[in-house]
Amino acid sequence: MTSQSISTRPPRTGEAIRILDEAERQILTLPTGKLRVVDVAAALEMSHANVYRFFKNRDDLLDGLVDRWLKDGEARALAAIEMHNASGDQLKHVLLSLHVQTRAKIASAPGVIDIYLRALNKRTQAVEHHRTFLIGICADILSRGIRDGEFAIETDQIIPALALIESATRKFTHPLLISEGLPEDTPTEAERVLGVFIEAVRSAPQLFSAPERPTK
Amino acid sequence: MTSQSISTRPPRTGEAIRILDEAERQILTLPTGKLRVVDVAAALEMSHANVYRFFKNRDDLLDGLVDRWLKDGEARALAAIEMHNASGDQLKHVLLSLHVQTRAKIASAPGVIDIYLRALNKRTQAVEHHRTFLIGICADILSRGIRDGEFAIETDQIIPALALIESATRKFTHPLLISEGLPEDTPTEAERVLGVFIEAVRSAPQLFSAPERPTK
DNA sequence: CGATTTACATATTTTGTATTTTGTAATATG
DNA sequence: CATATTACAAAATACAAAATATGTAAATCG
Repeated sequence: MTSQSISTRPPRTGEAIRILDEAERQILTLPTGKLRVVDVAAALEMSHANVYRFFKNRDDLLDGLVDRWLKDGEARALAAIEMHNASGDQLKHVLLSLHVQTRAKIASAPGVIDIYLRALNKRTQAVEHHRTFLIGICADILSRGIRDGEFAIETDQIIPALALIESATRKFTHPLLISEGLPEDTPTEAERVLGVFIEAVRSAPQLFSAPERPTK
Repeated sequence: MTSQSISTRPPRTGEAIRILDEAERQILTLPTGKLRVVDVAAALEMSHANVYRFFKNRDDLLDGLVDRWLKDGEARALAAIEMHNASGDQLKHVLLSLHVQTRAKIASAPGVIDIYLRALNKRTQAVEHHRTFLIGICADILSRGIRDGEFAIETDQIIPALALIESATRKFTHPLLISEGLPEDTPTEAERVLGVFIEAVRSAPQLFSAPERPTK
């Protein structure tokens, strides 16, 4: 008997993946994010009702797409870390890689942004997970950078520093602003903005207010 | 000084101002930005055709509103400069003041954001002027800060530095992100982000790549 | 018996049409 | 003659009916 461990999220079966694949294929050709379950089912030569065995409803299917995109982005971002040694470079390239990827995804079809935005302002679990993942990774990098003496901030400044970086890079993470920024060279801009913050983390720790520090 | 206002439009007559006032009054009560020219005219007890003597069309009227909001913001931003002596503080508070004002305006009624966004992605002349004005003011402040020895950057780094600050503060200038940020304490965030950049301008000039610097 | 489809009630989208609004030009007012 | 209004075509919007899609439960298949 195969182990059918039901975790918080049941792993996608092969059939669910086929559905996601077809849904994604259709999104790429559609002029907007209005995917129809019937069309996906028809393309796979199954009844549309069958789709509902794998996805609770259409929103769930769309969320599944976003989830894949985010997960894929996370994997590539992690790969970007490997390519650098200094913690500052790692931090820079994790965030830069995510920007470049999301940008490419959004540029690939007009419907993509609709689906991203839907997930975003519905505060999807997938989106929350992604944010948590990212903050975790960046916190780890900062942590290591502090241990190695590359960064001058204190451990209790990690959270405030990340909050600042998150705010300052919103132009490069928010789908709508990414979309608006397609005509510009936003990857280069992003790299420069990140450069400033990483330099600050390296040598200007006083800029990141730590909560309630007693005078030493 | 470097910055000057290029007047594109003859100044509004008293009648045009009354129309703008009434339009603004209605926007504040409407659930959306769908202002009707007939309603504005009716409230002022004039025929709707009369409105067209002062505004080319409805869009022109809406652009007139945005223009007033932006101009008002500029005046207050300039006032914010007076309250500070150090160039760094001036730079910070010009931008911070604009964020706080726009935020308040957007928070005042749901229809406001529609009108802002319309002007934004129509690339209105008013919006262009506002951006030019802002960059001019900030460039002046940077210029003075350099002369006074408060800032360590070179004159040819003013433009790149402003570009970085513009990117990093997009969260606090884009109407849609301001709207999304209403539940957060974005003014405090904005102040922190600006703090990092101003500190960099003060003491880390190498972060702002000047165009084509010959190797020393 | 599990996997899939058909059947069906509800919800959403589309379509065609009536109504309203916009923008302009001719007309009136003072 | 400057200012405003009425009259009107074109564009936009609102609305009702028809068509289609969604989501679920009963029926069918292998």
